[in-house]
Amino acid sequence: MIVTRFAPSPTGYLHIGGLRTALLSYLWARRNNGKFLLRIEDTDFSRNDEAAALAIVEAFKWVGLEHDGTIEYQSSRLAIYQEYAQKLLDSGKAYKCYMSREELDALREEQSARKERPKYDNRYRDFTGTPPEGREAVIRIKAPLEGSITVHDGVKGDVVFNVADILDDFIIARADGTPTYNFVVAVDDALMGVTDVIRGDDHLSNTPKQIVVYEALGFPIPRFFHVPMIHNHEGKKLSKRDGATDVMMYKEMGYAPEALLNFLVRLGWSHGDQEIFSMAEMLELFDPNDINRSASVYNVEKLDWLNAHYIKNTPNDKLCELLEFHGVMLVSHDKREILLDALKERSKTLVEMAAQINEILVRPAAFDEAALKKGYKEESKAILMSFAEALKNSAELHLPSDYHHVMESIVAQLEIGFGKIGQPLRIALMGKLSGPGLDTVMAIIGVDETLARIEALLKH
RNA sequence: GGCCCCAUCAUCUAAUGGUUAGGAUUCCAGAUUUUCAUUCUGGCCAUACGAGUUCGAAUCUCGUUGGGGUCACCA
Repeated sequence: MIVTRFAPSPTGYLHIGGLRTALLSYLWARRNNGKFLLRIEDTDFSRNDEAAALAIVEAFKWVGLEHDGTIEYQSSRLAIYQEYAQKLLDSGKAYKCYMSREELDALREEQSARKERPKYDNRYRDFTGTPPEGREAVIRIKAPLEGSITVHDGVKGDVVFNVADILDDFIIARADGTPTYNFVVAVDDALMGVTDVIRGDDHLSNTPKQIVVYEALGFPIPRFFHVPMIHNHEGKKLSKRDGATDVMMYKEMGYAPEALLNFLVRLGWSHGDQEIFSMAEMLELFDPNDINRSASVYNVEKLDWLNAHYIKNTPNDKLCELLEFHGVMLVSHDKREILLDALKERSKTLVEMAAQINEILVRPAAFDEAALKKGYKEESKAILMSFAEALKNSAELHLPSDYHHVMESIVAQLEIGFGKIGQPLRIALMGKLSGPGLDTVMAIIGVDETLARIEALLKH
């Protein structure tokens, strides 16, 4: 059985990069009828945040990811870590170190001055004497002193680390007894039965340390997949100052979760020339062994294109539901189908769509100056008046085509081009020179409102 | 700086050692549209550099350059 996990630290929200690794872990687990677990890495109490886990679950819910089992909080597993640290102590694979922070700092400074790599000097590794008075010990694990550690990575291949270059007897429990990251990650992943660790490649250099823990405890080592980072336009790791990194902001901005997931799954992974992936297709096709080795740049244009695609292909009922979040209530609107059909083709986001709906439904408060200059001439008034007359004399105007016929008749009657009536009418209806088809707009707002808007322009 | 990773159009990516290096997004042009958008058609644009292996290299090897990550009693 394949067991994957998502293990964020509680930062208060779900990061877009986090969502990607969560998605990939989720896909791989589900594809194999395995389990996808969620664990909150909150061993650092100084930044613990209860609401953070909730924020992650909320974001998961929005995009449709679901974890299995209960959420594990590392802060509530302290006894477990203590137990395993004690096991290592008992078996002589770890030891207490009484070195003070000041001594450690001094050692590091000294080493740096000598242009050496700062590392612990193993002074308490084989210590048997009496410990110094009044000093709380940290627990250090005995790391190998020589040789190499190879990470077998499904994305990067075999990565070999020379022990002398990167390791020392690192701390697994602080002086206050709380465990440290590399220790708890390994313990938890092992205890939770995680078989496939899919995470950002910023963790690659931590992996040898975790392997040391796995081996000391006799746990089987999982498969690793270190997926490349998402970069910003400067080529750096995506961070808060790049704008939208909180997943829930995408909801605010009017993105469909399907579009966001589709976008993320294509970053560093592909299946031939296919661009559009439904959740079902991702589930069927995704394999972490196919992930690219190189980092990718986060570009919004493609996300916008995908989002537009999903909006176009969303049924109107569903669209109606989604638009409520953006303040648009259409359930009882009798021309709702015409309205949505017209606008879903022209919106990149739901926010845009909501704005466009309001532009149609709400009478223009003002007329765009440039538009008036360009499209509202002296002759326009007479044309608009004729059109208004024709509307009043027409019965049973419902569909866009009904209005279109009226426009055609006026154009023929006055022997003018469509633009002669189109431009002023557009200004009257929308207050500007762009927008959906005029016949559609009129069908949506109805004859009375159309006449009122023409009237308003003529009085302007 | 040490260690590790990475390198195909601007961007996301495809290409059993043999393709006119393909697709998508962006951009540009044309068509459709009363307008804008959509849609359709077309166009511009890439194997970082240098050696080597090979009949043949984007692909394998080495080097150079460039970029990124990581080096805590943070996670």
